[in-house]
Amino acid sequence: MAKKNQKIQSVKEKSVLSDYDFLSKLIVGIGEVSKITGIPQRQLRYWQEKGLIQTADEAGSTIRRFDYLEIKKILLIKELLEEGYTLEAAAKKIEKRMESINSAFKKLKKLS
DNA sequence: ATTCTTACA
DNA sequence: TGTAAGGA
Repeated sequence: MAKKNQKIQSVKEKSVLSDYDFLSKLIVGIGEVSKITGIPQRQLRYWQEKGLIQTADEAGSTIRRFDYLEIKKILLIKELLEEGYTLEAAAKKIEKRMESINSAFKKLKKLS
């Protein structure tokens, strides 16, 4: 019985670790992002041109790739737009939010 | 199969 | 903004 619990515990730990792993390595194309966020590709490209969202620029490729943080940003911007915000206003608000979140996690990262 | 740019409705 | 054309 003790052995069984041990096994369950290790599975739990692994799933937590791979969860983090998954999110930090997740990088998807514009098609997927569009599909999961509901934002048309046309608009995602437009936002990116305006510099409101970033793309993982891999050397020598014109193809846009979005990581976990950008997808999160996109979702946040989408919500604000639905609440009546201007694209610019939404972007500014998100920018500040991301800044404070990132600085908070940098502090935590130093402790590990 | 996917994404990219350009351009016109 | 949506969509179609034409190339990578």
